[in-house]
Amino acid sequence: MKKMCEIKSPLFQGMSNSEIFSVLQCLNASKKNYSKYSYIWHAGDKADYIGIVISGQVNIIKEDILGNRIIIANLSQSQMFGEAFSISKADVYPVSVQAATDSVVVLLRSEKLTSTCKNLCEFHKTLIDNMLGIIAKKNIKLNNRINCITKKTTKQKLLFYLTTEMQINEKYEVDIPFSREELADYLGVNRSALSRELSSLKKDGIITFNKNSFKLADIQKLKKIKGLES
Amino acid sequence: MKKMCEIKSPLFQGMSNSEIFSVLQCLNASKKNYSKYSYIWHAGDKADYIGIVISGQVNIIKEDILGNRIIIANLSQSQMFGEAFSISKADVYPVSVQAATDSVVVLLRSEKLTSTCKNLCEFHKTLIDNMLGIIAKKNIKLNNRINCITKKTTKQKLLFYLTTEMQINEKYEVDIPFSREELADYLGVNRSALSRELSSLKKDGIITFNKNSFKLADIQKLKKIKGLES
DNA sequence: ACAATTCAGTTGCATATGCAACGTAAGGAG
DNA sequence: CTCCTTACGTTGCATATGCAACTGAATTGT
Repeated sequence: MKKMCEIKSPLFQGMSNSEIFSVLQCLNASKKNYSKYSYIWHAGDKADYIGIVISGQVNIIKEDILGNRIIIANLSQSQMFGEAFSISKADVYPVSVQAATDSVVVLLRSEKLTSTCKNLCEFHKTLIDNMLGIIAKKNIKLNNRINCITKKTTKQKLLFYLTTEMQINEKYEVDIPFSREELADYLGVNRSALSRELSSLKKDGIITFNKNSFKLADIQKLKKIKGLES
Repeated sequence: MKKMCEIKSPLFQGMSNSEIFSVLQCLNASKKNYSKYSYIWHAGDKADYIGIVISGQVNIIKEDILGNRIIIANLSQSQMFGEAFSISKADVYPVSVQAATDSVVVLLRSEKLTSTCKNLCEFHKTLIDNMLGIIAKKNIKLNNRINCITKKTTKQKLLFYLTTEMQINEKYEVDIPFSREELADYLGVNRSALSRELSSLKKDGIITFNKNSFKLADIQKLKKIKGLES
């Protein structure tokens, strides 16, 4: 249990190790080992837990109407899963979670999160506050991604993504946290098609890039590209 | 103020009108009228408020790097806006909110939501609980949409959407809450292209539909369609 | 240093899809 | 009833893009 205080998670932001220790007890936290391919939970199980990946990787898996397994997401260290279902009081999980590699996971009982704890634990409020912040931030991220993906062409998706990030940066530059393949996945396009558009934009003098650093080279030229407006 | 208790919002679920009244006071709620085209707030304003649409419609508007106005969303009665930003403690709103029609909006001070109120208001906890639930549900919805949109072809997007809804229904049928145009928007495809695929699926005997009621006609045939698995 | 592996750009090809224009049916207003 | 509008399906066309296969560069392991 002591060791669990070293959990890296924004859920425990603003808490000391001893505070985390006390909160973990309130939440009936349990640290568990899962071997590759074993299940943390199955779709249809009662949605009581929130998971945090300590090490390894886990897959969120949906089983479709035909029984095909669809990997919806792949999570790694310090990422949280299941919280949207257990917090929104879905009675059962609609998805399964499976260890993609040998993994260590901490499970928290979600009912304890929203109910005031008997120990009058001081940090419970911080916890709920953190949870609210995490889910709200995730919300913003999902919205941002949807706004990119729903642009019509690959070029528009790409430019919308890059320029939005630049706006956040308040510079005509941005370093992206993605490899080309990851960026393609994020934007929902084919990797080579993305490469094609990147090259085209560079050739046309609209952007420059080196590795993961991108710069807007010519705003006038950017203006001539249709479809960024809506 | 009395009238405000009639606000329809899941935020106040499980509260009586008088409880809502007391909570609204805690949150410094104010009901405001906005004429068409006037702004509820501008991008860059301090992110202090959560809005709820009482009547009319409001647009969430992003100004891109070139100064183009992009309508990100259009909200109508009982929908909430701004909560993701103010709750995640973004210091300023990254988007503007403008009245699309003459509108009535209630604004709540978000800091009051997370801080315990001086009046030791009994319902504050319910409020936070509701807010957690709302944001978590929104999260699930956004994820579901992303899972549809990121399928490669229009047919795959459509079938993924329909069959997932059918799974939720636990029937091989579903009534969708969208017109064809709205469904196309939801899936991020062109309306006529969507119509084309619908007709093709009907012709091939895979689905049947009448207005907004869809049925899965032949599971065996469905299995032959590639790309649903991942 | 060398081989092996990963990552990113390039290109030809087939095709899915956006777009525009049109047809039809249903519903509402006068 | 007729006119008008809205919603949806249809189709031809141009083109954007997924896909596969290949290349060179960069990185890693031995």
